[in-house]
Amino acid sequence: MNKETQRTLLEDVAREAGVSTASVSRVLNRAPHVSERLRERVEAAIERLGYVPDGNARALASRRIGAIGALVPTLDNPIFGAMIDSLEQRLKHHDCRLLIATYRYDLDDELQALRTLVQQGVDGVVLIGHDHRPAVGTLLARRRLPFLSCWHAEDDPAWPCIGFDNAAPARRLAEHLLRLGHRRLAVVSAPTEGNDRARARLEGFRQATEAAGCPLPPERIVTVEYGIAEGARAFETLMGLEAPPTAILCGNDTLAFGVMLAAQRKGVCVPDQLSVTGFDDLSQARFMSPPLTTVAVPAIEIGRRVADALIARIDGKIMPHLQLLDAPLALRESTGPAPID
Amino acid sequence: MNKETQRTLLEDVAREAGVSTASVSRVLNRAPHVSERLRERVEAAIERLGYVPDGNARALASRRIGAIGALVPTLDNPIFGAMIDSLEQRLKHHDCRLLIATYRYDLDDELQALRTLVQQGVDGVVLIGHDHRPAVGTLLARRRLPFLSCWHAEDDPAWPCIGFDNAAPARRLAEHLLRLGHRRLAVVSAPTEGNDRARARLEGFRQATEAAGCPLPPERIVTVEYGIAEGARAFETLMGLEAPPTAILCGNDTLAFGVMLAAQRKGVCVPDQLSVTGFDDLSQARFMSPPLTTVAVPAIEIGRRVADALIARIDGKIMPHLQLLDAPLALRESTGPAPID
DNA sequence: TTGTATGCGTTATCAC
DNA sequence: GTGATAACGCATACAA
Repeated sequence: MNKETQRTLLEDVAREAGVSTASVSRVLNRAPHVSERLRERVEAAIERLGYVPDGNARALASRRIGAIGALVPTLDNPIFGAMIDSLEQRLKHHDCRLLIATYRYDLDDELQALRTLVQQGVDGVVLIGHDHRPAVGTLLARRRLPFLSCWHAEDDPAWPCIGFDNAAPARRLAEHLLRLGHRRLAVVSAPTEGNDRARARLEGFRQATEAAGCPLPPERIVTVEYGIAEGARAFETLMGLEAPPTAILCGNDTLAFGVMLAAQRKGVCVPDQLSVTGFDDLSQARFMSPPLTTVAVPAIEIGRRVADALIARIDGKIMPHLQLLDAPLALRESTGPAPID
Repeated sequence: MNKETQRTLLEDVAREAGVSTASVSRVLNRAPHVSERLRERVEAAIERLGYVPDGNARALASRRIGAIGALVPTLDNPIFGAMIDSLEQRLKHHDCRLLIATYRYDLDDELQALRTLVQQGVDGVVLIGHDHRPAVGTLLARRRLPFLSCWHAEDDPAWPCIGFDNAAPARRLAEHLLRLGHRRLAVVSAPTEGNDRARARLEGFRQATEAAGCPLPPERIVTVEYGIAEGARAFETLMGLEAPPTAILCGNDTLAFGVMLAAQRKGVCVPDQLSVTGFDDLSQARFMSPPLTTVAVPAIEIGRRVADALIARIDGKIMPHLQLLDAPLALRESTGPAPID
């Protein structure tokens, strides 16, 4: 991969405008104390030559890149897309760009991606969740790189966070079903390894069911990868049990969509014969038929707050190490009274 | 935004290992002609010091960054997420990273984002579609930057492309409905300004309906932003007409989901009372009830091919300026015979 | 307000 | 094979 282009340099602009390179640089950086006349001449020269400054040289010389990095598990799930969009928008207000890296829920890939971001010289880093390879913390600390994790609620001074409690809403979801008379609950969970959010949600489901005296047997907890088709498969598995559940708690909305759609195909009526819940509150959720009971994850708000807080940290401001947001239940029609046997 | 960290430099590694900086650089770049002994000592020193090379300095000195940039309208639509995922995966095989920039279908933002990518020194650029500000082409040409557009089928030697025909499948979709006896068709389109794909699809719908002698009156073409809720609103608008359509052609799957879900809510049966089509074939499509008739956009394949072809271009290879992929219809149960009045 | 000179952390071109 | 050293393109003290 090579490049032969003879690009126009800052030096060329200076020559064209008949000024020094320093002056061009000042105009570029909107530095104070530049005369209107000089600025105009430089800008005209830039325009004429179609000059584009070299970000790498710039970063090298100024020791700042004007961008932060975000490490997200996947862009397949629109909930992260929404957060990223909001984060990026907000960063713009601070004249800061966003570099996105994905790691498909593989923590080794995450570490690798972080290394890449650090090499790029990002001014700060955003992480999802609390599960990471130890080297992640080491690297971040060694470089004294401002960072923020989100999407969880761990109260860890060494690990600043803007997130929400994943366990509590899960518990409340299960309690809601128990209150509706359900006793045979089941869970469709995303893989919990390296995913503290999925673990917390599962734990919430467990706590509520155990407290109610009807704990979840292993066969009623199925773990599947992310995806509608996977949710549908999980439905088959669960409904094939000797004692199929009357309610299925899903680790996220996409899995719940899969369960509901499979139910419809099999002629299992939701919620009359089967209650289903999700987690995320994607825009589809309220449009499903019936509308999906789920948890409203504040993705947009997280993006906004992370942007502000991380920029503040980069600027050396002291910030609280934990901002907890609300993740309220969205009770809709996919949950109803337990069927009478 | 400043950074005070005293990082370990290549020079420190050299000192620690007792070799020259050049040797360290060689080890880093897996250059040939380095003795095993030297390599081991250097690698040990790197490990000990936790050294991470500076990507910016590296890019500056080597005049290559090892990354390409992708300009996508939005990450909200999972179809682009899928393409990006596939692109990124494939680029890895070529030791190339991916920088993602979004522009929310605003061509001025796209140009701005391109400038940013160029500043970053990307080795190549991926664009979606054929609609761009003229300055995009100018900038790309001036920098002699390898690039590739995708998702369309314009046969333009100056604008290399890996995509598919948007109009033809749209036409075939409409013809399918006409064949089923529908005469009052309607279209829910994404905004066509700055979006050649949306225009082409609309044009395809138009051609087929006009050829069949039942052209689309203006009131039966509604344009809405992307989103489920927007699709649902479009349904309301169309079904509120004096002569409501018996079939609705949607510009993408998400709009179709909105239409179908709104129909279900209103008790309008799909396809008995209303046929609906999409465009994209998102994973949800086949799981809707009824499964959605749509067009299978080869997003994964585009990502893969774009990676290979762009890398080839960067390496100076001559490539065909157009690779046309197939976008077959996925005929499912959301379309059926026109109801008898 | 503007210009000069030095340094940012690597890679690459020479020598040895 | 390995080691000096000059680029790479820009920002920024410092000087004027």
